Amino acid sequence: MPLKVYNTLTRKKEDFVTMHGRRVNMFVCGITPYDHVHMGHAKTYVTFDMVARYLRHKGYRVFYVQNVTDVEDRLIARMLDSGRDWRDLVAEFITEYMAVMEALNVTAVNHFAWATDYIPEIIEQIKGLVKKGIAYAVDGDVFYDVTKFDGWGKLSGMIVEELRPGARVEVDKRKRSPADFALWKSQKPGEPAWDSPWGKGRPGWHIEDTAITVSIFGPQYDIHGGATELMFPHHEAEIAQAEALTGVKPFVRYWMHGGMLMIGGEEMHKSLGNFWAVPDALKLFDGEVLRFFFLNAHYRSPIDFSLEGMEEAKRSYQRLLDTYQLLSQSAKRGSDGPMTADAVLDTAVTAAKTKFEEAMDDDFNTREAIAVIFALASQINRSFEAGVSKTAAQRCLGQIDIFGDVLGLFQKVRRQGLVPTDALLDILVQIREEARKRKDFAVSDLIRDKLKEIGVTLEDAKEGVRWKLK
RNA sequence: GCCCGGGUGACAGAGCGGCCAAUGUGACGGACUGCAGAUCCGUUUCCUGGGGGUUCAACUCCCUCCCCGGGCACCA
Repeated sequence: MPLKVYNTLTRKKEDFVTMHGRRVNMFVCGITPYDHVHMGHAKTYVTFDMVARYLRHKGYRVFYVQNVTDVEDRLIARMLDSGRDWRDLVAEFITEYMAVMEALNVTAVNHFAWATDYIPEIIEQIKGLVKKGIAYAVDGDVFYDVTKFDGWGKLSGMIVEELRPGARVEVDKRKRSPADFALWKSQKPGEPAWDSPWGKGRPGWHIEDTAITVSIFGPQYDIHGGATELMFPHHEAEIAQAEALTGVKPFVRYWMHGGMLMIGGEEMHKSLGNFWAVPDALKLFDGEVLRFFFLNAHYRSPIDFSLEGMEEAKRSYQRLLDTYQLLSQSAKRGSDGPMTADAVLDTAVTAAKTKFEEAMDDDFNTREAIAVIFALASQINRSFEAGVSKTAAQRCLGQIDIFGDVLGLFQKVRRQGLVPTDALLDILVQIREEARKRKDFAVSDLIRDKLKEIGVTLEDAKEGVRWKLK
């Protein structure tokens, strides 16, 4: 069954057909590290991490590139009002970003491309656009003339004449049309800058992405991801830059956009006072719970974030974790012989595998995929009441682990294996002491002997019991 | 104003031209149980924004209206 991907460009679910066989080039707009990582970032990057994981599961070799916008207006603004060097800000927030991504099991990115590492490529692209008469320079700035590109608006459906110039941002008077956007911005006092044919300055926001992807992937690639609010103007500008420059259309074959993260039914904004930084959320909830929360809705739907919603996600996910533990413990030390419910469980596992893939093939329907896992979990619990053998448990666990790897869930329980050794040994020592007090030496010796078998020696010293690991 | 997206049970949230409208949470009852927890079974009156149309059949397709969210040129 073919994978179907919803393509914003065509507003349809399309069969996923790559450019180069099993190779997939994928790019996702990364962050501008000028402030804390917020929940919207988390949702977006969990989404595309899942996309890359599933593609790899399907056998594709995914080259996933994400940019880091390490020079940009908001970053400069932050630098100017904090008095800190922009590079320090970048270092601080990118470190936080990486830590947060790790907590969310976001691991699929192969390469982070930093905007400032691509200044020569950016300048080359701008020069190319100027040479073609598509871009024009005005005292040190370079603008893209939107009227020169007839595909403008094809991604977002925007109609140039209908737009309201300056609805949110003041229009630069030097632009030929309010629709034009900056490719290069001249340096203002105190700002970071690089040499260019137009004088010292820095790149506009949109150009780094095309400089990076054209350099790494060439004039066309498979998937571009991002959140919906980037669709216009950012992604529209990318198309305009790349297609005008290279002539290859479409620049990106599949445009994927994730729904917004809302808070109380509104977009999250510092100014609305509903801003949630991920590190703060991680103090209240495990990263995997957060990840589960995001994947528990379709990636294109907006999600309303709330503490109640998170509490529910936590309880819900816990149900799966409980079943996971039941299963993994039985897989280690369950009964050997065939058991009553083995066949039923095997059938359920096979059915779940099929349904899971059908759900994921349908434009990465993680909500449906998770429902499949819940159904399997119920079956697992029912089967265990009837009796399941060790090997059937192992087969089932194997499948659950595959689901977990695709969705980036169950990673912690899986790694966990055993409870913390020290604490466990302390408890055994305590129980043995209780037994010795009762002069129940059969039990106390049993504990000591069994521990010795697994390499733990107990010594009754004057000051108390000592344990040693061999 | 224009361009997108959406309105489904107490709540969250899928799906599909007909087959029980998933799944989870919550609530209630029962089973199991030394306690606790988990689990299982059942219930939570047939819930698809309004109106029209197409069709043997619409929550699903079309039109229209209402409501909500996003974008409109420097937001993941």
